Amino acid sequence: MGITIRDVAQAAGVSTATVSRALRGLPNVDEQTRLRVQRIARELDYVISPSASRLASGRTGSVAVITPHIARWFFSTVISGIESVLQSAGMDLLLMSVSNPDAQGRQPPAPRLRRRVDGVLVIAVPSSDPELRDVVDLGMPTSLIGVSMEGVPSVTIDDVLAARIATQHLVNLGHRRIGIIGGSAMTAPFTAEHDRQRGFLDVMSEAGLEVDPVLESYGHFTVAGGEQAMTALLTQRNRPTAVFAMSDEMAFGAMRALRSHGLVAGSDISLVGVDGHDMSELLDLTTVAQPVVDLGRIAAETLLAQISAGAVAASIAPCQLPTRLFVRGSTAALAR
Amino acid sequence: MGITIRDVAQAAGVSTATVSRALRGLPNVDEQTRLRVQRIARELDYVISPSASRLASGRTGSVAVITPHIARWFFSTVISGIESVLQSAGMDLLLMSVSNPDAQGRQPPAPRLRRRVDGVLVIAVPSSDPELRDVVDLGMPTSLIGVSMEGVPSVTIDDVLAARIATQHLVNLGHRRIGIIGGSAMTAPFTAEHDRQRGFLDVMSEAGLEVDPVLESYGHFTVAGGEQAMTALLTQRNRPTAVFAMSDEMAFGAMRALRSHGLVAGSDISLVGVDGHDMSELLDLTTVAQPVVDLGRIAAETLLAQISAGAVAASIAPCQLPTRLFVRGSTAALAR
DNA sequence: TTGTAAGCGTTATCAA
DNA sequence: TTGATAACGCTTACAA
Repeated sequence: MGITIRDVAQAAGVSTATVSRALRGLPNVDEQTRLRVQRIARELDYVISPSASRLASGRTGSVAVITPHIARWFFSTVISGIESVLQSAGMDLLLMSVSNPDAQGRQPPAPRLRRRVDGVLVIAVPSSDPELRDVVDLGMPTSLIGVSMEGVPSVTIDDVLAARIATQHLVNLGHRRIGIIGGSAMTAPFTAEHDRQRGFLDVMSEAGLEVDPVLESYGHFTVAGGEQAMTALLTQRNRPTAVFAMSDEMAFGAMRALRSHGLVAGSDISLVGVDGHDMSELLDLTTVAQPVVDLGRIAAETLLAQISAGAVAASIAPCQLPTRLFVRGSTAALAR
Repeated sequence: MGITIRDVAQAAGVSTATVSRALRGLPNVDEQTRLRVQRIARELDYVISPSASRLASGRTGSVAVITPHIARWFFSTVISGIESVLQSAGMDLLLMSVSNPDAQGRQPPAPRLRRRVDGVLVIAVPSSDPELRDVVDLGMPTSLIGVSMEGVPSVTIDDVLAARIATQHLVNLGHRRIGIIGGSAMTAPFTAEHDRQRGFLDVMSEAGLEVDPVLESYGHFTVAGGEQAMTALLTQRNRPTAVFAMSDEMAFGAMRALRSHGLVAGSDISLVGVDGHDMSELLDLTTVAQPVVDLGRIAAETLLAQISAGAVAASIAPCQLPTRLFVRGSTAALAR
């Protein structure tokens, strides 16, 4: 019921070995022969059986992408960058979400990877997550995106710097009473969250500014979390004049909180985010943007390099991409 | 370098056939034997080779998801619904984008599918697209999402109805001079775009309202397209009092256009969208929401049913999911 | 440059 | 209930 390599070989009057070589573009095949084989393969509408090829060669021709979220902007944008590279390379992309560990029918990622893919890309899984450890310990080519880990190639931005830029922007505008809203008070080290908190605190202390504990507000790394965190700040008797949101999505939520208090970002309270989310321009949010598509693209390229080198390259230096401040209407000089 | 089924068989003192049966949970295996085999497999850290299994069984255990976009909200949200179902079913999800036909390293989808997956899910590819035709003609289990096609199972909303609901809402608010902004003037039939346009025109004519040609504005199905289209409407001397945007993203763009003209959605011009985009609540946009995650989930379940039935089920009736109007601040009664 | 043939690790048929 | 064993369709030494 399916044309096999034998049918092609027979029709072309050569051996299956020659067909295999000819179709894969290996050297040591007469150009005439190759052309004939290619033509006949096309005529017969021959399609190679990936399973057979994989079994015989030991290569799977696939890469797994492991991500905690599929539908969130950052993650889907990274994935689109990855996909474009993998498609060009003729590699299959296996998408695996690792969302909540207690989800229905949920499987730990590591066992699902073995013998199934040639390499793994992991998007923003905290390096302290034991499941990430398990994946890395598989010993196959791996690249991390948005997190870094000793000995594993990674593509990130400098999150400390990104937060510094954002915070410094507020300081430069004359703000002194500056709040921060983030996902959680106790952040795991080597995560974007942790580093962004660090950058904020660094700039504040360098500027000789105190961080009022009541102006540190943490919820979830989501729109709703940002709204909640900002609401908490606004119910203080002594409100901040500016707020650093650790992500654009949190900033969006913060904007809503402002609005429901009759306030406007920019004129009443300055607000800056990090990410360069699609919607930040629309919402007129000042943000420190990261090159999200490139994050995915470069990680994929790094991974392909490891795969074709046939080695887990602990030698590949972590790659940090630049960020850029976009000043918009949500930040303004402190009225004095 | 890898434990095979033979190692397990040897250690358990049974044949490879028994191991295979025991591990796959087939009947006709003594419970004692099964337990012993399972234990030993675990002890040896045995992992089945998918390629070998696929080659021998003829099943790939994978499903391809074909999508024109990965990072856009609608598509990534559908994909997340699909993923949760496939993960529970233990199926691999192969992600393939079919973006612009002249992209770098771009491959047509159909050839990439053959012998590689057990079924295909296609998200919102116009039914007139020849590449979709090719995919369907592969004759493998297929489910369509967001589009319908004669003889192919599909999961959609009633786009005509969705547009009707949105438009009727504007009419009920007293608006009579109503504009529409969409992706293109000449829409392919059986697409969401086409049907939404239809629903709008139907309600308008039923309400005895004329659609002023200058109030039909088309650009791209994006934020930028919406902005552009709304800008065109605003430069008319006789502006509309309300506008139906064929998608929330276009409505977002429209909101920006309003803002840059010093206008506000709701108080100056009413604006309604379709989709129920994540950000619609944040932007206070009235919209007709569709259950996007369910679209993906149900399509995946339909597909799995086809696959296990071992047949291309032309018998599966197209499934239409309900929509729901969320009235927010972007629409208001016409001031008289 | 080409052919021969031995795997690759399962599954499935048929006997026992 | 279990075991032999022949596929499954390709890749890859090795030989010619």
